[in-house]
Amino acid sequence: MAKPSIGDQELSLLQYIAEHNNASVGEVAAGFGEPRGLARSTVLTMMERLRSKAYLHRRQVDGMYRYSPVARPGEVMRTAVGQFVEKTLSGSVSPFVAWMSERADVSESELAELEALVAQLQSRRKET
Amino acid sequence: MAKPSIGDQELSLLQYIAEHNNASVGEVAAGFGEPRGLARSTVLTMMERLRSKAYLHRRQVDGMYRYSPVARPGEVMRTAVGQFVEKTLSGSVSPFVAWMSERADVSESELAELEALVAQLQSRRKET
DNA sequence: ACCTATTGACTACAACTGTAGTCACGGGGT
DNA sequence: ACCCCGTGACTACAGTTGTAGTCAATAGGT
Repeated sequence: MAKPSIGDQELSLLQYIAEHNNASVGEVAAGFGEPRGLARSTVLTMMERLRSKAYLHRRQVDGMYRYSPVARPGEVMRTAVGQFVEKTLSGSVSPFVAWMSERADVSESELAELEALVAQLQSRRKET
Repeated sequence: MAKPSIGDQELSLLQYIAEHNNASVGEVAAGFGEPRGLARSTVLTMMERLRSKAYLHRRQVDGMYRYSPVARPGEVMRTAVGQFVEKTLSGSVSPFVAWMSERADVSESELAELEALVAQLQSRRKET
């Protein structure tokens, strides 16, 4: 079953839930919805949509539901990135690189990640 | 005037037109639409939508319209990437890096781009 | 026992996107 | 004079997404 598509806001929400595992609707509404001015029902709707798309799972605890991502954290993000690169960038990573290189603020840790990535790709290349 | 949003397919189309500058609807329908099984009217509709969103410009040549992107090539892509990172990844590039590192095929030129990017970021970091 | 806040389910709706049909017009060929 | 084809404009429509209101049930406080 190929994963159904996911909207931007939905993805943010999913990420939030991944970071706050086993959250209830109330908690998510408070922590995610309120700062963004979203009504509780909006958050609930989105969470249920994510559940119906099999991105979230819920179980009843103490008389109410607690939600958690079906996939490992990070998994969904990677899927989303892949989808984006394929569909939008037609498979090319160049626009991403171009954008990065113009970006003002790249944190130290991000740079470190990139360095590690390049190192990894270089070594992988040698093997093959 | 902040740019209106743009769909994935629209973006692909825009990119195609950027690559085939001053194309007519017929040409785009043949080169972009047909391989994807899109009707001519679909292509036309999308092009006109892009025009109404000010991503495309057209002028009449030889009794018919020829379209070209308003922004420099690559510009739109960068915007799209920025939008994606902001909205979907909540500003973090880590998911992108994670995805890259799992990706099977990274071409030599892509790797070179990444290397150049890292080098650039490193030198920029020193200045500041 | 009663009022109130929390939780869930359901319904609604507008914008945006992907997709296409249809119609009218003008030019060329025959 | 007529028909076909490319071109453009307009209309349509369903699915997705973002957003929210409302209602019923339940739990907790007083």
